[in-house]
Amino acid sequence: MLEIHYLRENRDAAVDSLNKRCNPEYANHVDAAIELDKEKRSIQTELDGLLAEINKASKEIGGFMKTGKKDEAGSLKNRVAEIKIDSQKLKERQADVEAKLADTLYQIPNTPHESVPAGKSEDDNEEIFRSGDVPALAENALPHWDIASKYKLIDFELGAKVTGAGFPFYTGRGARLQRALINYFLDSARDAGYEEVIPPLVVNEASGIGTGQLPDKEGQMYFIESENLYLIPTAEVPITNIFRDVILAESELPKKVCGYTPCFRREAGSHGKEVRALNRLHQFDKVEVVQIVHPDESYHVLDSMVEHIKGLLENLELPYRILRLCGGDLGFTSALTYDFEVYSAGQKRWLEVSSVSNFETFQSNRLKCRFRADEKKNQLVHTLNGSALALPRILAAILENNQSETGVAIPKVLQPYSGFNNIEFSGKQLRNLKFDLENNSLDSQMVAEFMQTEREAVNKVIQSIEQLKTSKTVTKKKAAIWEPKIDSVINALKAKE
RNA sequence: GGAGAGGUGGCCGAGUGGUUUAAGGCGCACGCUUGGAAAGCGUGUUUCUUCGAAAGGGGAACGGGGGUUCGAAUCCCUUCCUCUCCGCCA
Repeated sequence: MLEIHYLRENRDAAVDSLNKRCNPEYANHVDAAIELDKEKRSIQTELDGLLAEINKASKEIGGFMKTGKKDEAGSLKNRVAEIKIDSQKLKERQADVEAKLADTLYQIPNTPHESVPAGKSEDDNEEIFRSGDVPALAENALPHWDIASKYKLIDFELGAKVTGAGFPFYTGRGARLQRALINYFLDSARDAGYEEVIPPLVVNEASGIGTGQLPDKEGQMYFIESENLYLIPTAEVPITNIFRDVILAESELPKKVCGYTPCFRREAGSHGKEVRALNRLHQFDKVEVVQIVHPDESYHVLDSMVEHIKGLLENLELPYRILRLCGGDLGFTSALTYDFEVYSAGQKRWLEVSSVSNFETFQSNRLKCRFRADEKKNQLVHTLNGSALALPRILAAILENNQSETGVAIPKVLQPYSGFNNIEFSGKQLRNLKFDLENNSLDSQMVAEFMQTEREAVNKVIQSIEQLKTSKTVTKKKAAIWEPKIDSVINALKAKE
């Protein structure tokens, strides 16, 4: 919520800035708010005068009662009763005007920063940085959902059975890779000076209002009716609300907090190819970073958050670009947002993996988060946050960009966390394959994978065997048992062909 | 889920209708004192809002909301939260 005194004193600048969002309604709301504020203050001045009279008279009555002057007290009571009628009327008008003012202010989004380009849609966003080369993949490169199914990393059908569409199971190495990403992101955030928290995954209404999800955007969140609580759409909500109704000492700034949480989003009405598989989910994992800072510092801090996220993506060796969102695409609460997109080579498209924003005082005004400035009035802090990072699309890009004949290469920086360097057909999958062959119930898709060409199939299996032999997690004894079985798979495959 | 006790300035804590302009203590800040410190003494120490150039006035807030009253921290209703005991339970 914008501060009314800011609008009062900077009406034209605010309107100019809001116009970059390409919605003429906002200017009208600003003028309406200024009018309502004027009315509200004049009512208050009048009301305060009446209340002062009542207070004064009540004290006099108290004095009369003590000294037993009942008549004087009685006539004064009558006078107070008259004033009270007027003051009641004013109170009602005041409540009415205040509600209208609040309503109007809730409808005005944040004023875009001077660097934000005017624009209507994402087409007007400004690319400000690009890094990394798009990998040259083979003709038959797969999208991530096929890779995930090939190596049994994610089970979308199982999630749909147990819960519903958009709630996948991550399985085996898929689950371990998720955990690796979470740990890598959290360690990086800690290195950057953030304090780690594990927040609640449900929040109350006041918290939803504090960060701006409520009152307008409740359609985004899952709501637990019996408890009156909302599932968080992002860790931003519980983490930023730590500072709701808090007055910090200036020396406590900046506050830097990070947290990993699952995020829950209803995404009502979005279906189709664009949002298939990992591209959009109802539940996904994210590490979020939040900063509460001195107003003079917030844009430097925004830059430092951008650098932090650039570092993550560079270490993951993913091609990415940074967009400065135009007015029309900018979130309601944000003054300046940079979106990070990675290139996902299997789908040949850019996927948003992070959004870093400076909210200036828009959130802190609702949160009532202030700091004690020396010799001055308490001032609202600036709040910022960013995804560092959202996992599903990162996983999609890793799977798609790093795929090859022999599997999916895990980025070096993740290997200490994942415990494996490459995702390929596992010994278990090969054993299952043998079992299926013997029972003549071989999965046809799997055969197709193996049998694309004889050479490819044999090479793939031989490489897998070599990998198994050298793999730290497989003992020699186990390898000795598997080897003849795998040989029989190769033979069976050849025979089948 | 059942029974009970509570929610008061940064903290502890007094306060059952009218000098509450929220006692007292702790903490903190400044001053006096001191060679320096401690102790002692003194002064100050919530937030929001409104009028005002300022000095300085006014109004509101004792978990939240509503009510009774000329007047509410205090009485009534409602709601949220905390604690204790019992039950259940990872």
